[in-house]
Amino acid sequence: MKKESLVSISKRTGYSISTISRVLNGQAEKYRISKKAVELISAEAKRCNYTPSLLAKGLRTRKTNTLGLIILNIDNPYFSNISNIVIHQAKEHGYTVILADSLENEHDERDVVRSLLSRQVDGIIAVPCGQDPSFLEEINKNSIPIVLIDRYYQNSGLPFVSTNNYQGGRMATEYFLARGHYKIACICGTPYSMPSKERVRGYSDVMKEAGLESEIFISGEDFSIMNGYLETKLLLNSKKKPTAIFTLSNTILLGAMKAINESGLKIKDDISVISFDNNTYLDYLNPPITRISQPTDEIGTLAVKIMLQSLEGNRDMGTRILLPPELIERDSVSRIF
Amino acid sequence: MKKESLVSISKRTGYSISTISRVLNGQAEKYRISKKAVELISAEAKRCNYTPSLLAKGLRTRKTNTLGLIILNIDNPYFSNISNIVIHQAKEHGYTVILADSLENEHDERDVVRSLLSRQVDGIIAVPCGQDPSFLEEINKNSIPIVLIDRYYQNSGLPFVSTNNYQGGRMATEYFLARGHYKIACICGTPYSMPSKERVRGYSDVMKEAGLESEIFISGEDFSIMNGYLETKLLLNSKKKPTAIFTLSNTILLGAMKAINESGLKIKDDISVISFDNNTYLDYLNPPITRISQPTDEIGTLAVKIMLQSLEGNRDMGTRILLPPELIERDSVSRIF
DNA sequence: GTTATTAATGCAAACGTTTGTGCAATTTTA
DNA sequence: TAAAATTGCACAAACGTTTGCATTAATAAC
Repeated sequence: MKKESLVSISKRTGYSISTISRVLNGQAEKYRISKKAVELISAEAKRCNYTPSLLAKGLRTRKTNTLGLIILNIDNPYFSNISNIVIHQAKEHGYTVILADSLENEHDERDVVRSLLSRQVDGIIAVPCGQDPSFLEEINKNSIPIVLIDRYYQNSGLPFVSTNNYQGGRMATEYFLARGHYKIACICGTPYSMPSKERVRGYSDVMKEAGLESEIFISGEDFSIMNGYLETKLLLNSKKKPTAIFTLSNTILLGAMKAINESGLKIKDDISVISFDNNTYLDYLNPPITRISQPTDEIGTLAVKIMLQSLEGNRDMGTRILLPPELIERDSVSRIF
Repeated sequence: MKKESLVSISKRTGYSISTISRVLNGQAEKYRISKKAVELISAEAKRCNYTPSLLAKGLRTRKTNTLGLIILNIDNPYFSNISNIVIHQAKEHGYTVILADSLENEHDERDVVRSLLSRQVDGIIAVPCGQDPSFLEEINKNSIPIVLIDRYYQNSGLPFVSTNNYQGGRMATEYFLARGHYKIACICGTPYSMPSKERVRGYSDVMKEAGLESEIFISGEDFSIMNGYLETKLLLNSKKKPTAIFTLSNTILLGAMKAINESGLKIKDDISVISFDNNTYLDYLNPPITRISQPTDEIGTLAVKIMLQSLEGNRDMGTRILLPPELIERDSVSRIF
């Protein structure tokens, strides 16, 4: 089966390549192609199952209808979740997405960006991993639009949509306080990342406002399971053993649970826990975990929307959006009186 | 920043486009390009940060170094897990992958395949969703190589790599029997899919061999959480209430757990459970779930390997691989005496 | 019966590569 | 010193599209 092309259809129908192209792009009227021609060509295209070469099309029009999506790690349910949304939203609007992960490594991130540029993607939606936005900023300014999700930069013009992590940090902490906890530890993720910073800030502010400045305890280095595990080990064996732990991601939570289990302690009865991120299986844990849920659906959908606006010419709008999180109350926090 | 191209470099260095191309492709020796030229050109290419247009390259060479990966649903951890492997393995060998899901819908699957063909992917790795392999077979025969993973077809030449699901079905059932269970229900997924069929066959065979033909109980219609929930509801309220349930996927398990929780029953003490698929969080469920784990790493890696072999010319090898599953023993099965 | 108008289509360049072939200039051979 | 061989590079076609402009034939205008 030889690949069909405008040329092969042209030969078989007798019409010129340009006419075929115009008909197949719905430009028949504009160019006053006769009804007869339109019918003949359409029929033949359908018959031979013609699919245009998007390579050639992209080369000629400088538009590929493709978006790049860069996340930190596909295997993290939070990111696979958001990828899911982005991919479907993009498809909805006629775009295909190329998914890549940076493994939270700046060098890989650059490689990935370059690879996407080589492929002439029309735009990039990314969870950035570094501390320096300049590389992405330059791309955004000189090449193609970039929209950030989850992580973002404060002093950068790069548009983003993320969760109001500060508010999320506050909500969790206030929830603990309302139930009598005041020895609350916070296990954070990658410290310079905006989500971690903001969640921590929310936690700290609430503690301070409650006059518990001396009880503030923050540790952690990244969003890995291992980090959650190690930090919890330390916490449980320290003198200032907390009565509550605020884990800043679902991965940290899993690690923390492992450490808690190993200590023979029971979540809620012995130590209370609130986590960040939502996930079905959290309802099936023992006990079900109270958590701060991010609006991933809205984040993904908005990111695509913003991207499409950029692509339609409204460049550099510098949109910055923070969506409110939601507290999902389950059964991992005790009442202390 | 004007996009750089062979032309722009050509103009600036004074060398012809072909010379630039050959130098940048490492063909300098083969074409006896002078040292001086090689150095000049390489330097300039680096200086202006040249990245070749993969569109043009693909158009010219009919090779895009891109693979299509079609799965059923990105949001399912089993699939995101396997996607992860495939994406990284492909990258390892210089390939980019375009990820798409069919939402387990034959119509969408066709659309997705066509879209990938339009993009001139070099090959497709897919979890197929229909019962009729003919569409994919035709592609495999006439256009580009296809490698199936997870699901496959018995009477088809399409190569595949999957788990030995039959063996997995046997292992779970034998495990139950060895602990005194004989009223074992099996909640299956999409009935015509090979994984479900084979797991069920393993279950049935062991039951028959144990003389428990009359106790065989199979139900279920797909791999959804809802299916697991509804079927378990029915089971728990039927007269022939089982003492053990074999859920054929992680999703079915979650649904089953919900139903069990709602009945006020406790897994293990009141009803034993073994599931298919592995996942970190299963260790944190209450209780941790004994399960049949699929070797997703190996499946993904082999799928890419087979694909690469195909692409290197060894077409139509019709490789068919079933890898052994592994029983991960946790604490969701009681002993009955 | 010319000339202007319109309808229907074709030509050819361009997008950025790769690659077979050609062709001077230089060096080697005898 | 003429012929042969080698060195170093350029030309141009091709991949499959899109699109501004040109062209032809038919119809309308006068």
